[in-house]
Amino acid sequence: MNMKNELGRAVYKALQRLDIPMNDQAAISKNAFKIEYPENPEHGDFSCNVAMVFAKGLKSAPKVLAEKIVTELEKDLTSDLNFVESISVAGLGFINFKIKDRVFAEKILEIVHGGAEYGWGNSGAQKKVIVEYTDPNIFKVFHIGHLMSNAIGESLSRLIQGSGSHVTRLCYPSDIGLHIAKSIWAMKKHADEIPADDSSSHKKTDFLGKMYVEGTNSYEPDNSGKSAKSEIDELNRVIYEKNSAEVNALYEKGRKWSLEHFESLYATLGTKFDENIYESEMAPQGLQIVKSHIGKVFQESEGAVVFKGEEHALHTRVFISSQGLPTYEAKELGLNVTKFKKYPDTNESIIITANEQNEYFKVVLKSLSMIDNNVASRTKHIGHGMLRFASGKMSSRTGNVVTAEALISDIKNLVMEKISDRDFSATEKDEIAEVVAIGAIKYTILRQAIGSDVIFDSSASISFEGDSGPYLQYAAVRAGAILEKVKIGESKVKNQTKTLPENVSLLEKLITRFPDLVERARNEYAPQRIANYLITLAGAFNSYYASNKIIDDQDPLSSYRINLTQAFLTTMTNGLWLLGIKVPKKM
RNA sequence: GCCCCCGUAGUUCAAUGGAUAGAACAGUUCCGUCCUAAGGAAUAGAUGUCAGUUCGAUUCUGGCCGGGGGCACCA
Repeated sequence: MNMKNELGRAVYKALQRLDIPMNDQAAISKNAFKIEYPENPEHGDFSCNVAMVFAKGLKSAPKVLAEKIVTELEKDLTSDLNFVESISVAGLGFINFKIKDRVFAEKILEIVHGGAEYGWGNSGAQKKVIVEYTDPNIFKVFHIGHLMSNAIGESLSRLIQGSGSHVTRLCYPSDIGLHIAKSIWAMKKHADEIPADDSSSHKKTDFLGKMYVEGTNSYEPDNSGKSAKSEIDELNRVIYEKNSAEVNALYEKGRKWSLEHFESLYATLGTKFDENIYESEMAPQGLQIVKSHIGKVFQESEGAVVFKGEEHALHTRVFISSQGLPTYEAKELGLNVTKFKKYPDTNESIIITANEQNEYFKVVLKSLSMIDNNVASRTKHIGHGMLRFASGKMSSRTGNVVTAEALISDIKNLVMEKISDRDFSATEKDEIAEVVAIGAIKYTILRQAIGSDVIFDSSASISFEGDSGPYLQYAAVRAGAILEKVKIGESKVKNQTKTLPENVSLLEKLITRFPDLVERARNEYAPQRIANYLITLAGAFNSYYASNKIIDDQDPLSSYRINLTQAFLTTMTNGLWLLGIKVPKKM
């Protein structure tokens, strides 16, 4: 039973019985009135604004109308609304519902009985969704921007799975373009310094990173005005045409190193892509799509093929360069059409990138809508903010870049320090530190709305207290430790007859809201809703823990409290899973 | 110049057109015989500005001020 839906239905029926004219059909169908969770617990467990919405049309005072509706609703207290304790009118005309405490307590037992699947819905059942995210560039470092895209994309994927849909995770690595020519140009210059294939991953990616920076610097004129621009541009063509064995070998080497490095990072971060689609593979198709729509969608201009965005209140972008090469825009078209060819029954295709590409995507998707509206109308771009430090925007071009690896290792060291005096083995410490570090980083990214920048404080450290990932993990570990104790110790307490409490706390109420929240977070593409909820939930549990002894042979309520602890742990574990955060065994 | 996004406690972030705008950090206090103190309890502190729409605006509209991003062959 979903209490929120039941209440909505009851209010709707009451309106009908009262013969309240609902002539504004549009408003009704769009849920003109809402059943909400009031922020202030004194306002009950649910509230409804229906009287305020309809008062004006009926030329009645909201409070008077509210009283009428309440009188009508009270007739249901012994039938449909038998889970409701009382209904009252408050404030300007809100109708507040107080639910019987016993109902919450019983729900907790139901949740425990239901097992580990608590929270997953089926509103998205039968739907197939593609999520594309992370999109790193081979030969370039995997930086914290990619980490951000990964954290957000993974969490959205899980939210969509949590609503019952099938998700395909796609990654679109860039494996072609000027950035690679720059790197290979420098590699040729430093041929004798190239690490062996069996060197450490760190050594190889470090080398590639340096080559990219050197190539980029050499591309720009130095003090005397000289640059390697023409050499690198020529090399770019050679790479594209694949007609030099030497260059091909360097390309394949760097590509392999990069992709191996990415795979190991995905494993650490907890992402498993179903497929990589490479940018180079999209070039022929992109080119073909654009060429076949010249005159209709695109037009030639200054030797290039462009889309005139101004006609659609956007800006103009080049899709085929004057050299006849497809730009990123053309390849993007190829990619999105390819997605629907490979996964034909897709209902929704989501692309996660940094928000500096927001305008770019508007142009590309507009042109796509004129080519294949079936694809375009199901494709959605979501732009995320940048990860910023006090020093400003990071750049992989100048080498002033924070790699994902470096950030993870820095945070991991902080955790190591914190647990140095704990009685864990070295292996355990390492595992814990990694899980906690990833949790801290992901939480920092996911706690706020997706579009805006995430600011790391100047000391580049992450707090492990309060509003943080480790705070959530700690609450879960604590609950787990208690349940472990019950299992190890005598099961006397567990087997006692089930006595339910007279009054329930905020903890029970929050736990029962979880499925509703998952659905909402999914519909709004808003992982921060989950993050926010979990902080409140953890606080409620910690508070409960501080004022109640859970395992107590003498207390008949102990059995209930253990069940409550289990329900909390399931909810917290599943909530953290939605954020892509694991719960360590100890910490 | 044109287009897009954003201005909320000292700081970093929340808030479904709704009731007394929530947290956390930093500040000031308190809690250690008791299941993990990475914890709990208390306290103080905010909607850039001027209009408009609305029964009701942090939320919607417009102006101003301030910040960020984008705008032709990079990805």
